[in-house]
Amino acid sequence: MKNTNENVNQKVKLDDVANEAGVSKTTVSRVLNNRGYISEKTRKKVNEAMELLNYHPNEIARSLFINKTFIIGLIFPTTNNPFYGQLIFHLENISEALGYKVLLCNSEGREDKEKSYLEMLQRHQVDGIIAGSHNRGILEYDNPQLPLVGIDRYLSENTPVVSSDNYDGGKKATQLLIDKGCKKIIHINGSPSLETPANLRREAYEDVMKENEYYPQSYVIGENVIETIFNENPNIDGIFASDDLIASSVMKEAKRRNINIPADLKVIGYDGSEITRMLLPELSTIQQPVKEIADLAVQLLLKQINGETESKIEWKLPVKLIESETT
Amino acid sequence: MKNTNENVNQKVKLDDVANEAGVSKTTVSRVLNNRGYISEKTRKKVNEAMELLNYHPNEIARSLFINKTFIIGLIFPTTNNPFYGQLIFHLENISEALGYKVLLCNSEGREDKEKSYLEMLQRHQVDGIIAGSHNRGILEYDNPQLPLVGIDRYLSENTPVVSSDNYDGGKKATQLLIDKGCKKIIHINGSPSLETPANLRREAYEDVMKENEYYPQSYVIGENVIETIFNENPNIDGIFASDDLIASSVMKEAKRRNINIPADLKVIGYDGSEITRMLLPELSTIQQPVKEIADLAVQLLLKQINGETESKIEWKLPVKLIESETT
DNA sequence: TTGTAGGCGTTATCAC
DNA sequence: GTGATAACGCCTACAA
Repeated sequence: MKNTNENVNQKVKLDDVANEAGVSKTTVSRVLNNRGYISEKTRKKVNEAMELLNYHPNEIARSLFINKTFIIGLIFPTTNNPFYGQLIFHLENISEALGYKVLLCNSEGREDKEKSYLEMLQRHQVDGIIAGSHNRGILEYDNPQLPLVGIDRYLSENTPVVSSDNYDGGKKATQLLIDKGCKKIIHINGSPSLETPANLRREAYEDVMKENEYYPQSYVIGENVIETIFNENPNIDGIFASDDLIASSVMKEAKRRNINIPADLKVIGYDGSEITRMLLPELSTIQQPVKEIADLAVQLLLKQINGETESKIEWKLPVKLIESETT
Repeated sequence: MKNTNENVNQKVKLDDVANEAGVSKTTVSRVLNNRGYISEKTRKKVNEAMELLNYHPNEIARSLFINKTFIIGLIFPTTNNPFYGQLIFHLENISEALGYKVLLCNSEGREDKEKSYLEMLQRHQVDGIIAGSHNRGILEYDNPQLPLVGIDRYLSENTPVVSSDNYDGGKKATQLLIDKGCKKIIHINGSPSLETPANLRREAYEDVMKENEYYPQSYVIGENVIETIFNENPNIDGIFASDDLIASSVMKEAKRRNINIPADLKVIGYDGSEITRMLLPELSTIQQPVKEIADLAVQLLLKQINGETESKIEWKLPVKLIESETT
């Protein structure tokens, strides 16, 4: 049964183009991929047929044959966050410019979701994965030869990690508060049990505090933590929050308590993403080089995909102190 | 040549599992898809073999055969924006829950990028597309039978559009300013040449102004527009911005000019996304039901994908007025 | 209950 | 220059 014209809903394929142009599939494929010798006349005929039939090559069939999809998996907690939103934007952008598409996965920081996403991405034959939300160990578990790059997260012993220079950032932030005269400075961060480079922010804070003979005190973010901090430390005069969203919560609570910023309390955050700078320009912060991080991550992934070797594992990109009105 | 253990780099396939279990590919496929009759013994054997070899079915090959990818294309200006970041988060989330993956495309509002993304998505055989950034007409141009849903954008005569009730939102915002005693109210919005449902925000503003015998005056966002507004309208006392980011710029400029909000100038925005509420809680705004929009959009797309019909084209979801400190 | 054979749309090899 | 033909990894008649 020839169903060439009967079933309108059928997608047009190489064969249809070949029939229309009166040549073989091979020839059409040649025109499509610019391979081998083809006479101008047939090339033109084929192009016209493709135009006429509005032909779109089936990338799935192609992927199956060449064993490559040009798809990169992106696993991050959520796009609903100024930092990740910006990072993912750049990751997609750069990938697209290099001919790769991007499969988006919002893990919400949940291990089970991350695991099932990882499985899904492998089934879909992605060429590689960039992940920014993880507990050490899970991703490599299955398939050590899947190209992989972490952003601000250790994924395995020898998976490249790209991050901002967290130690330097933590140092700059703490030092600024001290320089501005703060004596009772508190640090708020995410869970330290997650082994991430971001822990270096806290380490730097502690080191700088000790160097200056102050007592370092860190709180882990969670329910009512900010209220607790204010209640337990009436004489607090400086807060270094490990991200800008936390810093903004601190500012809100301070306002509620009629604590004047920066007169009575100085606050500095971390990230400095575009949206935060736009909506909360008064917040001092340590700005991460988001675009550069994305650039490098994609580059390192493509190197792995292309089988090139790269022995450097940890990549730290310079941060920038932005002094605004809260310090 | 048996290459079971020789070539470690090769992906393991159905055949390998079959060999390992001592059955045929068919049987393995049956176990995989729970089809037909299979004895418990073989099922167990096969499962063990899959486990042993760490087998991941090749979804590309499967897609080619069943002519379906379970991938949805998402075309939006950027994830680097509180509203789109949140919307895309939900779109991905819901899709994932329904067994679909998501291919992310940041169009940056550029027609050329959108066009090439559309082409790419078709080549990749996506099952459907949800787009939120568009100039009328382009998407349907090529392939009218590709399932398609617009969010806040008309894509073609009979493509479903999901949006917040923009007219009601514009009305609520304008009415609030009037109720609060504003007499010289200005509206700032995106380009009205883009035929989008969001234009209804401006229309509502104009209608309400006229009803109250005030003179409506709209500015289109662009370079230095906000400064211009303040310069040209020294007696301005109310601004309705068509999104919260614009509203925040207005607030910044007002601060620079020592104009007191809300005493001398009242400001209301539009969107009310989570990040904005968090970073700029003092801004009054019209909140869109982002999750509900995403829910409905995915649902409408899946209906199309499954061949179900739905004659309703325009879907408007209720907005919520959030009164805060700027009004 | 299980196996064999053919095809999904493409590309590459080898003839002509 | 161009055309058969055999893969790529999987699924589903149909046969056994």
